[in-house]
Amino acid sequence: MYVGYVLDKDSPVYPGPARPAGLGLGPQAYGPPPPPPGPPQYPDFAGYSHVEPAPAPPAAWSAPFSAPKDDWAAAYGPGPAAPAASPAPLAFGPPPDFSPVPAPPGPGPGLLAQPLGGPGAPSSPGAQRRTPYEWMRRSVAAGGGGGSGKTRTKDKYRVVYTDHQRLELEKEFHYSRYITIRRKSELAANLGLTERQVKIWFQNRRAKERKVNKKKQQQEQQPPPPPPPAPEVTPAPAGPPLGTLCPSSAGLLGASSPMPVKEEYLP
DNA sequence: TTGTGTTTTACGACCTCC
DNA sequence: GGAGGTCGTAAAACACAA
Repeated sequence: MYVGYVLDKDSPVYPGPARPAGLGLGPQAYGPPPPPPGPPQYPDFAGYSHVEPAPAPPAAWSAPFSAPKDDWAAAYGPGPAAPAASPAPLAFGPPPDFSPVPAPPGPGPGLLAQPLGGPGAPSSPGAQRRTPYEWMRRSVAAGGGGGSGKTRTKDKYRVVYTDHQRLELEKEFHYSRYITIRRKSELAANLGLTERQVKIWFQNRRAKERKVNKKKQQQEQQPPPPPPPAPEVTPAPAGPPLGTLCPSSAGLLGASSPMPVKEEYLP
């Protein structure tokens, strides 16, 4: 496994104050941001080019984190956490106002500045669907939200994470695809999830990314558009310009993915 | 309203590393 | 042996067309 052992273990996975020791999420996300000198603050929420694979840390990282195993009891019981729809008490505070729309490019925490489907807020007020940040619109109800889930054997198969939980997870993911043990603990505690849930979320998230990348690559490798035979061209009918129909045009490639993918993740 | 396709959680199998 | 990785898959949640 190329886990890379991104064990923070004080290793600069998050160089500099980008990750305040206290629970990085706070300042990082909403607080008056000491703009992380290192990684940009999600310039476009899609590119994590700044994320460098953490150098393999020293092998010896014994176990400062005798990370308690996920006690499902805590998670699925009336655990202490499970803030569900009201993450207010979280250390990093609820985003009282973060928005599903990306902030104008630029540094600063303005990325999300509006309640995403706050408790009870309709996930999508009939507005446009499938925004690039769709993952932030869902959940809402989440049946009590994260943390209070059930297993397959229980009455509920799965829970839907709250917008806030997803947001934080996404942010963490965009910092690094591989979460450290410490961050996992922090995140789990802050979001009212179990470490296991966080771990699985990251696994699924990576899988999703691979899937998307694969798709993208397939599209790019698709056989070039049919040769322009058209010995006799009929007058172009009124309609969308050809360019818009040709996904393989330079435009598409140029715009390529807003998510630069490290070659290690490319097939 | 319903049927269908996609996305999101969650798990198990298997593998690698320490 | 345990932890965490990928891969494949199940099933709920969701979006959307008919």
